[in-house]
Amino acid sequence: MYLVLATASGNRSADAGPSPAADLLSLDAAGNPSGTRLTVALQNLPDVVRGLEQDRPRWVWQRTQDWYPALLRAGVSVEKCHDLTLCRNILVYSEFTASTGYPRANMALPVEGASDSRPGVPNQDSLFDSQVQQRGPGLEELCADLRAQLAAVRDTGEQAKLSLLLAAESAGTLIAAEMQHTGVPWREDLHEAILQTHLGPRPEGMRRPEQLERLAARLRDLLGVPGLNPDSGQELLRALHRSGVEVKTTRSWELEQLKHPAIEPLLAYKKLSRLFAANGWAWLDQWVAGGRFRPEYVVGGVVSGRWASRGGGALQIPRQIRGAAFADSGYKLIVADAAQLEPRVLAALARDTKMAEAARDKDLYAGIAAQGFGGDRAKAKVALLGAIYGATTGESGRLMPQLTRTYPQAVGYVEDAARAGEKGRIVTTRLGRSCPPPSTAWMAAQRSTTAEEQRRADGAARSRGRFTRNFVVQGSAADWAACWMAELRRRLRAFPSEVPGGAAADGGPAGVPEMVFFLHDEIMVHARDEDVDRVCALLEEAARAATQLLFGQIPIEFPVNITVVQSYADAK
DNA sequence: GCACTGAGCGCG
DNA sequence: AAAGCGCGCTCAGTGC
Repeated sequence: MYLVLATASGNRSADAGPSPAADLLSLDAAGNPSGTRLTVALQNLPDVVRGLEQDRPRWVWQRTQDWYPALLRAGVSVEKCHDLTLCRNILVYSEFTASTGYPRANMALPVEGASDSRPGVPNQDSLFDSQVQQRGPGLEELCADLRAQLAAVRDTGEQAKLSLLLAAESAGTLIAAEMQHTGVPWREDLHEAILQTHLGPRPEGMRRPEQLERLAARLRDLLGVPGLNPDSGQELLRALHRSGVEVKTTRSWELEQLKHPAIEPLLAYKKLSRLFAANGWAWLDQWVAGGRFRPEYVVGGVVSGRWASRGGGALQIPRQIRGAAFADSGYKLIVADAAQLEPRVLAALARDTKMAEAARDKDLYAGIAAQGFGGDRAKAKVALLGAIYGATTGESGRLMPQLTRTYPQAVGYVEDAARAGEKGRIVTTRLGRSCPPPSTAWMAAQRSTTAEEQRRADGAARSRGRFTRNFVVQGSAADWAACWMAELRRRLRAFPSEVPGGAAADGGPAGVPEMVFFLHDEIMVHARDEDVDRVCALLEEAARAATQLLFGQIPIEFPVNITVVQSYADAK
């Protein structure tokens, strides 16, 4: 059963009435009304939702981000939902729905990307965002959209995959909101200790920290430029050239190749200034509060289906400061990552039995090395990643023929994706997420007449080929990860009932294992010491379930590496 | 003063 | 050794 939740029609104008409200309507599996319309004052909504949740409906709303954060703040969680905006974006582009009327009918509608629609900071003054109260579409509109989406899924030959994708992605939006609500346990004191060790004490005002200032002074001295600002690439490049250091850029890896007294302090400066600017005291002030780091995750923020994040650089937490992510007393951080997810996904997609054999082992690269690279694991890894990314030069490019001989199926799969992309065609992930079509400018350029234009168009075609080549693998890996998370969430929600006294005495969720972080192929759970073993088992169970959902019975393992730690720095 | 781009570097 | 994919963030530099 579906329960559609919309802004009440009475308060969608700019001059919203004094009592903002929401409309509710239940629909049957086909999307037809199966109950009476209900209007609820927003202040009562959490209680109403909690009550209706007993029937285990699938909540349907314009965007999970519109409603769910406030419900979570009010202590209410839901089991499942359908995020209309996210699902519409998938269905509009999916190759599976191309033969239905859905893309054409919905393409023209303003497709609100998950990334452009709302400010990053929720309105804390009221329970729900004022946007929801005043500008949300009405119930009829949402019901019509849901019916159209259900029909589009039904009209394809791939109903099972597509409905799984929509359910998993929608579950992802719930998880994202829940993880933002919970936050990563973050010890400010440990973070500050790391900063102190590397940079010195917190500087006053806008000044550089002690250690950065010392390195800057040394650089000015060594390069003979008294006023040098090492943060300026242009100044730095000029100064290096004057000192006889012939570099094209100031990239660290290029500088590392050279011998000059200034190189070592310069590399040190770059490393430290990065720490200071990106994850220093200002970051701590802005993003960590009450012992939790709460970034915003953007589900569907990447075309391939990966998550993006907004604020705090959640998906780029440098190893340097991971020591500050630290479990509460009596708890552990359970960090699980899917081992070599993308190569395994490729083997499964391509049904490459030879590669599947190599993937029998927990270390896939070692298996590949044994089969075709004389046991050289490093070579095997470079070759396989090169195939997935489309490397043409360097060692990786040179190893391609060797890889192709051993795994014609797998290499053929990504080659086909690349050729399709070069021709301007669409490619699709396992569950039916398709890549965006090329722009009209790209298409026009492919018909260029002059030699110079044609050369550029060929370059653009190869570039798109690398994109589509990678898309099928990265995107299918994202499909797998979405299912993994959704399966884990379902199991974790059942957790308290399995463990006597699992819920806190006050009835709140304290003590229950919580997902607190997700990074493409890695999940972090914060759990009490006594729950660790059970959670580890659930992580592996969920991974097996995800594999079954995507590929059915297949002789390829998707092993999960799990480490149980106090500190994130100790994972891996 | 504000918006934007490119360089550079963090993550997978 | 550091290219081949996908991102976000900060700073310098530029243009209005």
